[in-house]
Amino acid sequence: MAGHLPRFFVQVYRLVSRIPRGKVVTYGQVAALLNEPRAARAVGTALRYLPQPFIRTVPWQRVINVTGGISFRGDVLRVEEQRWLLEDEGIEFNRHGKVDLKKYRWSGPKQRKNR
DNA sequence: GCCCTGACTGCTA
DNA sequence: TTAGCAGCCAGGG
Repeated sequence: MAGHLPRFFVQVYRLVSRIPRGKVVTYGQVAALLNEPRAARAVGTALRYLPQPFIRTVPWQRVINVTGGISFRGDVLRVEEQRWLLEDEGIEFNRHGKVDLKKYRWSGPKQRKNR
């Protein structure tokens, strides 16, 4: 898969790939699941550098910030695209453009077969 | 190897 | 309840 991507990036992509359709997780949650609770920003970095070919296998749109909002900075088009993709999966946004994490948050892999 | 930037967070005021 | 701000981790120049 990933040719020479940093290990952390690969771990992020692998975990995000497991997020089920219709569910979301936060950057901090992804980091915590990778045993790096302080690496939320690094998770954002990893997704930002998501290789084109991976866009089809890694549901990057299911990763949002801890406030339930979409985090692109200065890229309104991407924000709209992410929202569209999530709504297409059945996820609802409130009038403030936020997702109800209590309702859509994924608990994480319950069984880790391959780490 | 140093410094800046960023798809983040939690704590203060 | 909202607005700031200082840590944190990894890349890029």
